[in-house]
Amino acid sequence: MRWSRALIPTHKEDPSHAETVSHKLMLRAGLIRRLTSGVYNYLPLGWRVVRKVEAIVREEMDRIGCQELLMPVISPSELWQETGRWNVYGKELWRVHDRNGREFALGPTHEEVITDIVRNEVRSYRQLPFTLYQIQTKFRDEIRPRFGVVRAREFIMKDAYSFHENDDSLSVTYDAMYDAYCRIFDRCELDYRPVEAATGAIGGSASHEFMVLCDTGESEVIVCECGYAATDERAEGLIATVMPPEEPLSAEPVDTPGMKTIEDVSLFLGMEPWRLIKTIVYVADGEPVVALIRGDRDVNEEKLAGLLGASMIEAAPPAVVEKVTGAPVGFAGPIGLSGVKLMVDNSVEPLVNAVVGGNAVDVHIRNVTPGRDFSVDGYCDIARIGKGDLCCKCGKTLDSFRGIEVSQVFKLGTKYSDSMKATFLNENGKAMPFVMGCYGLGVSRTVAAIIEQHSDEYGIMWPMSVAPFEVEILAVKFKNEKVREASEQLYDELRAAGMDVLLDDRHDSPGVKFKDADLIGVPVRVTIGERGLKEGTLEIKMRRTGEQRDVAIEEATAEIVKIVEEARA
RNA sequence: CGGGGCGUGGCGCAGCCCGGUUAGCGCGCCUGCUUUGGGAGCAGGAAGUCGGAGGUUCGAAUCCUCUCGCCCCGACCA
Repeated sequence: MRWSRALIPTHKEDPSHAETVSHKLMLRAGLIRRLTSGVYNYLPLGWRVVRKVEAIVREEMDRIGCQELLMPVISPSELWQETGRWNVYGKELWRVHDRNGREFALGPTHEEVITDIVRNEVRSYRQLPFTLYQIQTKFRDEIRPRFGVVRAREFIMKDAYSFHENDDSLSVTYDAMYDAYCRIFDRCELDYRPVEAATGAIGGSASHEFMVLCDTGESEVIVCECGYAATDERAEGLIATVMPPEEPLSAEPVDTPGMKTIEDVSLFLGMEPWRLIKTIVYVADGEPVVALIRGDRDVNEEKLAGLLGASMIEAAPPAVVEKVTGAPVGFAGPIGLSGVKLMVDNSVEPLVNAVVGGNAVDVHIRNVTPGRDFSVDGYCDIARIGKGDLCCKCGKTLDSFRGIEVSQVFKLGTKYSDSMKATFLNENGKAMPFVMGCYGLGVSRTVAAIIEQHSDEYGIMWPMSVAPFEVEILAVKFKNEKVREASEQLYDELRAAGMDVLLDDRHDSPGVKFKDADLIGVPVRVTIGERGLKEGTLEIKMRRTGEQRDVAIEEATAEIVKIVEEARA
C-alpha cells in the first residue's frame, strides 16, 4: 500500500474523550472512529489488524478440527423464549422488531441458534463430537460502553460451540480449546492468565476466562502463589477471623435512631464494622432470600445465586424488605424472621456479641451470638473475596491483579439442549440431550489488549503477527529521483516476496513521516534517503527494540525478508 | 439508571461568570514559492446555523426552560 493512496488519518493530539492507552492510540493512529456510543468504524488500518487476529484464530480453530460457519445476526424471539433467556438476558439483549411487530434479538451470543441447527441436523452419536465456530459481529446493549473497543455495544467475536455424547468427550474438547486459546494469545504476544470464572448469564458447570494483564482492565483477578487464580466474581477463600475470644453476653435491643447503614451504626455504637452482621434481603428467581455476612464484607451475588441455583438475583426492593423484616430498609436482622431462606456466610460463624438489625424502626440488637440467638442451618461461602484474604486451596494470603477479559470458555452441559429438546440417539437407540461447550473470544477486544501491552510514548509497537503492515518504507524526500527509484524497487521486491509493505511516498517533511511511523507502529521501518544512498545503504530500524542498522541496498530485500519471516508467529 | 463533567470549522481548545461590531487561537486542509534524516518557512485562501428547540432582551455562543448527544465514576460482560 502506498500511504499517499491510503486512508490513514492520524492525529497529532490525543482525542479529548479517550482515557486508556489503547483507545487513544486506536483513534490517533487512524484504526477506528466512533460512530456513536459503543459503536465504531474500523478504518483500513484497524481492519487489517482485526483480519490478522482473525486469521490466527481461524488457524488455531482449524488446527483442532473446528469447522467455521456463519449464523445470522438476527434471531427470532421464539428461540430465546425456549431457553428463557428472552427474559433472563435483560436489557443487554438488543431487541428489534420487524414491520409486522414480530420480535427479534440481535445476537449477543449464539447458543440458541446453534442448538437449533444441531437439533435439526444431527441425529446420531456417530456424528459426535464436533465443534462449530463463527467470527461475527455481536450486539450487546451495554449499560455503559467504555474504553473504545474494549466494551463496545457492537463488537467482533469468535464464538465456538461443541457437541458431545458425554462429559468426558466435552472435557477433551474443552482442554483442546483451552490449549488453542493459549496458542492464539501467545501468537498475539500477550501476557495473559487463564483463570477460573463464574458462569453468569451463559450458564454451565465450569468456566475459565483468559485475562490479559492490564492495570486499566475492568476485571479483577484473585491469585495465589500456589497457582490458584479466579475472577473476583468466582474466587473462593477464607476471611481471616478478627474476633478475639469473648464471653457471650445476653442479647438486648438498643436504640439506633435513623442509623441505617453499617457505617452509621458502627460509628453510633462505637464498634468496628466487623462486629456487625450485615443482613441483606435479595430476590432470587422471584423468591425472597436473606443473606448474612460480616459487616465489613460484601456479598458476592454470583456465588449466592450459584448456591441457590437461581438464574436471576437482585437486591430486594424496599417493599419486599419491609414485608420480609417488618421494618423499613436499614434495620433488617436475622432474629425472628420466618418463612424465608437464610444464607449465612462463613465469616459470621466466629462472631460473638455482634450487632444485628432489630426488624423494627430505629432498633438494633447487640450481644447477638449466631446459633444461639437465631438458628443457622449451615454456613456457606457467599463473600466477595479479595486481596489479603486466604487461599481456599493452600491457606496463603491472596493477591490480585487487573486484567482485560479477552475470552471465556464454558462447559455448558445440557443446559441448552435440555430446554431446547436437542437430542441424539445413543448406541442403545435412546434419545439423549447433547452435552455442549461454548467458547467465546473477543477479537476486537483482543486488538485493544495488544495495544495496551505494546506501546510507548510515541505510539503502537505491533507484534509482527498482527501488524497491519510488516514493513514500512519511509522515503525521505520522495521527490528525489534516486530516493524514489530505490524506494519503488524495494517496495516491489518486498511485495513479491510476500511481505505486507507500506510505502510512505508522501511529500511531507521527514519529521511528519517519522512521527507517523512511530505512531502506527509497523515493526520494521526502512528509511531511504539521499544521505544513505550516497553510501549505497538504507537504514533498518525495529520499532520495538529501537535497534537500527545500515544495510547495503543490494542486500536489503533479503535481509528484511529474513527479519520478517523470523518474527512471524 | 444514580452521581459528575462536556457539546464552539476535521482535531485540540479559548470566549460564557459580567449579553453588545466581521466568534478567536493552535494543529490540520487548499494554492504558490522555498524547504526535506525527527511534527519546516513565507505569502495567500477555504471552512463554524456556537448540539437542537423554545424563551428573556433593542440585542444571546454568553441568561432561563426543555431536549438530544458524548465522556467519566458505580451496578453488566467477550
